[in-house]
Amino acid sequence: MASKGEETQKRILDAAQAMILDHGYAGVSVDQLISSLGLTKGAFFHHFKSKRELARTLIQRYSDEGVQLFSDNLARARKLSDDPLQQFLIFIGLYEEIFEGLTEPYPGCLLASYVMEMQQFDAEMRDIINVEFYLSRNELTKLIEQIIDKYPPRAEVDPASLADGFMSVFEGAFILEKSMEEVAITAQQLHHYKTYVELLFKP
Amino acid sequence: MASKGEETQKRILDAAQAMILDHGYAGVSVDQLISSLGLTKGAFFHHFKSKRELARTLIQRYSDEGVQLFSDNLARARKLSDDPLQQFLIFIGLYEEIFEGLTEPYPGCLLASYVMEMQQFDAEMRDIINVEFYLSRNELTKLIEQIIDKYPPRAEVDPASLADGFMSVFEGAFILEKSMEEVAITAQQLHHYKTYVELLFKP
DNA sequence: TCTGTAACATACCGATTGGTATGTTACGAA
DNA sequence: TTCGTAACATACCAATCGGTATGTTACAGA
Repeated sequence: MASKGEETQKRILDAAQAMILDHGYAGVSVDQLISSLGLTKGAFFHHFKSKRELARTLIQRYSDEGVQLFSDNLARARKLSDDPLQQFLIFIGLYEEIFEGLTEPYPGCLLASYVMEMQQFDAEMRDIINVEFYLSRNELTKLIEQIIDKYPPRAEVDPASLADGFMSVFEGAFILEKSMEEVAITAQQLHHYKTYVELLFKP
Repeated sequence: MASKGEETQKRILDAAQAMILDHGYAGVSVDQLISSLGLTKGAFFHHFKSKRELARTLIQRYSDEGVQLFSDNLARARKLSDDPLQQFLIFIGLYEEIFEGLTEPYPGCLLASYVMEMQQFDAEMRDIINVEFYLSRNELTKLIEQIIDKYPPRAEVDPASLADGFMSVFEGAFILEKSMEEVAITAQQLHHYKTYVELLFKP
């Protein structure tokens, strides 16, 4: 069981994430954050030595979760089929399932939120932000190369940029979804990405 | 010729846009802005009655430019071919040309930047942000429907979401391009979008 | 039961924030 | 040449900012 301190720290992180996704990092003050939680400055600075450290802890947590989900879905897809093309399609489908299940617009990607204020942060945080992008590029590039070896593509295709397309689809769809306040956009764009892969490789 | 006042106002807008794309709107103070320009508070508040009005003027200008480019490119594409599919492919290609010509990462989309701090702004500004998204959806949906009528698609395709994909490609690629500091990503993702359309419809 | 420390609260700090009031100056129209 | 106004500069303001110093309290281990 989590101690009371750990629980409070999680409450702060959760509230901070929600507020940052609405107002941006610089747009959220420590005072606003703690008053929304009914806490005080003493409490906040007991758990985080600075607002920067909150930002760092928060993006680390978000990145870890994203990496974990990516790895889990890729492992699941690999177990569900031996064929690289099917693995990729299943992998995309697993994400599709998640976003089809949402009943309100995705609140936004914290990575993207930080990227929009990149100069507020140091090189270490920029590295954390890029972890998932590079992981996705590297893992999916390998998978796509396997697919190309087995299924001659119907059009000339660069594996790395097709891999980048995966994360790009999310980030782009999140922005439209949030701006236009529509639920389905991310699931739809993921579906298009899957259809594209099918058209490229399916015999 | 622009008057001295108009010139200064444009200098303020240009500097503000560059700084907001790096630090976010809330992350840029009026003091930082004017000192980077060698101006004073008096000068700034002579041209803009508040920081909010600067934000509004800036996003209006950015939106207008985007809408103009969209309309121009669509008109050019329509003049260059009578076939709806060719028009769409040329239209995408015109954007591709622009981003292939860039020598450094696109500094970011101001629309997306504002979306990340949406709660800082009022409903009027949210409408301005959405103008280009709705324009793109509406115009491209009509075009795609013409294409579907003429060329039976190789996979089931929803015209509106395929249209949304166009703006989504930009927003997603911009984020990756800025985060990973690579020049080519937007042009690459645009190329994939074009290939997808070709695979969907080309006989 | 004692005691140390984690988990907070209270009160304050200098710096920075957006904004205003009051100038000064340059310049174009009458 | 005068004169009004656009185009700035200077000096200031209350509010808010992130952060600190100094408490108080609850509780777990010895």
